[in-house]
Amino acid sequence: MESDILIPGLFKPATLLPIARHRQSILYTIETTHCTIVVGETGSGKTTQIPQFLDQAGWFTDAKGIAITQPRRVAATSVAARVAEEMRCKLGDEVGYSIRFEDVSTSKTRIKFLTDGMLLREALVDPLLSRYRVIMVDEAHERSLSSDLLLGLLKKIKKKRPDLRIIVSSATLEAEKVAAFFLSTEQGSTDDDPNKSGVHQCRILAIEGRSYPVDILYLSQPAEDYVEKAVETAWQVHTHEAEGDILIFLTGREEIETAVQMLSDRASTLHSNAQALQPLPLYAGLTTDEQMYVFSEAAENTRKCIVSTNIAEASVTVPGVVYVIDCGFVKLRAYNPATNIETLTPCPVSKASATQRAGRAGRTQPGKCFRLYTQAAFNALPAATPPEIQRSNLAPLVLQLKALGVDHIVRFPFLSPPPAQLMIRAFELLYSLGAVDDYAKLTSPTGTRMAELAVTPMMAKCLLSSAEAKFGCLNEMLSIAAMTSVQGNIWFHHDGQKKAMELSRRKFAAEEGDHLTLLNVFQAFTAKGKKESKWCRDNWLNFKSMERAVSIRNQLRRYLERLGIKVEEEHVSADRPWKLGAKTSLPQSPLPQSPLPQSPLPQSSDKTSNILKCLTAGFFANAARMQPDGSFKTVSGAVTVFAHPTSLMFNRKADYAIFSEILETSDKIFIKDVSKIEKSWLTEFSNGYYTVKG
DNA sequence: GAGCACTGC
Repeated sequence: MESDILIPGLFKPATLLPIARHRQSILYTIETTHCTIVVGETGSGKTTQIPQFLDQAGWFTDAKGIAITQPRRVAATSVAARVAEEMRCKLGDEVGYSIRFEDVSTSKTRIKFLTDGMLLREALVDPLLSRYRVIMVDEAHERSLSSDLLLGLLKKIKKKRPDLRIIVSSATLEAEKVAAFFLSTEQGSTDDDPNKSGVHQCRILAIEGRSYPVDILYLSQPAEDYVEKAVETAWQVHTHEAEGDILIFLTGREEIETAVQMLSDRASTLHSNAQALQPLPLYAGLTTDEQMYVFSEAAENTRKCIVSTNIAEASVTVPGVVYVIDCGFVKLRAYNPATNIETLTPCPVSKASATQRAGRAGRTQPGKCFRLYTQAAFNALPAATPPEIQRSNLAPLVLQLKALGVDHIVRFPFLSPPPAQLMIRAFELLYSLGAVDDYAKLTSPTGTRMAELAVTPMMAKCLLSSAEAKFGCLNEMLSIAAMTSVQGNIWFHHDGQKKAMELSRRKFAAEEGDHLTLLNVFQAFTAKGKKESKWCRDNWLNFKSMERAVSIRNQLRRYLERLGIKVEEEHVSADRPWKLGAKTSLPQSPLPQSPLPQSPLPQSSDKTSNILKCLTAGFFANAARMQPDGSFKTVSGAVTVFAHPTSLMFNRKADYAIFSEILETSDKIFIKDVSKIEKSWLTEFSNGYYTVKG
């Protein structure tokens, strides 16, 4: 796929791409069609070439340019770099990109790559996206929340902007659906008679790809244990098949580490002059550096075997893969509106996924794909993975739609309408947070402000509340919001260093729970750590995550200031963080004494409880009570849940607590970011969500 | 004493 990580050596000269000979027909179709759906297989060059064709044909006029959205940040930056190189211009001039925290474009930029989320944000201030003459939504078949939202929005904008040209790039399977979507009107007509000016509503354009054939092999009997079967299959490939790296798809970290271990054990039995086998894990939880190993050249006479999650299906392209081994499963996140709990469960992949995985073997030469399931099982797979919009908590989406001026959400053109139950839950939550009123209208200023902030609705509510006099903890809440928004691990350790990391973490531990601990970490990083990577290493912290927290905090502060909420920065002394509960929080096990800060500052306990009260004002719906055995019971549903092992509350005593996330994985439900609160706060700060029983 | 697919503003 064009959007993958940039590997300069693999560039194909543009004139050799299959798309080159379709140039005229592509330009003609786009000129005479409001919405063109491009079905382009891997390696067709649609992402890099179509924008250049349009630019050369003079589509950039009146300072209106071409926007191409990508589902991921790396895709937007790397494709922009490649197009700039092909056009021999400086990145950021004629060709640029715009992603969160990085705008490498000017008003003169003619071709701009952006993440779909970024274009949605632009729509908040420019509802008709009037800065663009052409908008191309790439990889629309992935059906992410934001690309689905964008397609609905573009369908609405199209009515008011006859000059706008929409291009949707999609895999075969979804093309007809997208075409029907853009053709249909409220009356249900799906005709495509060109209008008076001879412009069609919607047409599909197919461009052949450029990948090599991949032989698909199935099992004759289902595998009992696909991890074992994967290892065995990889071993067969290594000992019997020709040159070429192996890519194994499994579902998660635990399986991957098991498989890597099994492969290492087997590889060590190889004869010293036989070709070696090097297993390499790949999953998002690894640091960027650790992920880079899969791109490095293998040692002499060594075959690489990458053992990966779904990340290698579309997000990361590993070069040199000739053999793919597909276990046939993927972990999918789904939100259950009945329980308000998200689940993360292994599910059979879709046919589209299986095809995409197999295609990873045919990028540089003909390949083979070993499916660890029977052909009958493949035939029974669903055609496509259900789109995110049908399995997510929709509160953020509803808030965003309202802020975009979509009042009647039921009438919004959804490519796949979300189940009513998801919508009802979303409105319930937004209503309880005060973001929408009795008529489901966005409230002002609370609702409109919440929509502006790039955090979850619950955290947005905390941020806005923290500026109120009764809480007075905006500074602290900004840091907490930033720390909880960082994806990826805050803490970082290599194998066998867990003990040391846990010990180090206790230095920052706050008796009150995870939120204040994160605040301690952030304050220490900005004050004492002087933002140094060495300080992070010494304290087992992930430097990149901490830098990201700083960026997020700065951006949230700018948003708040734009909303007229002043943020007065206080000087924070790292020598005396204002509250550390370490004295009482250390477990009784014998531990080496670490230098712990002494008594907290006098005013700290007021501040501490204000922060916790303020967190309650946003997260009251996520409340739980600790049971004698250390597990929790949720207040609203009386469901038994457990503090996630990364939480400090994993082994602490508490009565009531709030949490920021709840996730069910294999029989157990975990809560993350857990902090102690008092029961009375739940009625005091929940805006009527809880009432006292008579 | 023990764990979490992947993204985005």
